[in-house]
Amino acid sequence: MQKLNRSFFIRDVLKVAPNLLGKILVVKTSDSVIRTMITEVEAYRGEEDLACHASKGRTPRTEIMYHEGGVIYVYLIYGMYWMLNFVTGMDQNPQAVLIRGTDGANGPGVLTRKLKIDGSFYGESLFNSERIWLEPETTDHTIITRPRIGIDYAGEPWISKPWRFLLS
DNA sequence: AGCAAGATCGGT
DNA sequence: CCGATCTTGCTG
Repeated sequence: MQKLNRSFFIRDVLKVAPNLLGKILVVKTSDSVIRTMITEVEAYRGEEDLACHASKGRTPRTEIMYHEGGVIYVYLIYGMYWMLNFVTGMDQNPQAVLIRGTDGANGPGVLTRKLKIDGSFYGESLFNSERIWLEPETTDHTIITRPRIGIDYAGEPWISKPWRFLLS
């Protein structure tokens, strides 16, 4: 099966995020290969988006978001959950898609635990990696949008943007 | 150097 | 609703 390539990721995050729904996420661990379908994502778009970590500018943590699309941004939240993000868009244009749900794993912290995703994936390429990549979907589906979760601190208008995408 | 908050989750 | 658990970025 072919992997999604560079051109898929260098588009604007609001294009990439919904297009990720239905795609197959493949993760190889030392003793298994897990294949799961992406069912829910959220878009974080640029320094102006106050819900986006890049709204604080370049920091050691957000540095990877300024990279061209196609690399992984992971970070630890509440001291125990790894959040998996795919960087999108052009170089120096910080954007990322948070993977919130996959087939059989609801919640961003739940799915990373199941897929054994941790800090070692920070900066890894999605189209040039031996242990994690994406494959095209095989079925049609319908997409619905909702506001993003857990970003009350961002205030309006960001809190109301319908930038969470999920399969209906 | 110290501190408050956090793109969460599971149990009560 | 509440605690777990620790990194991060900001303040001083």
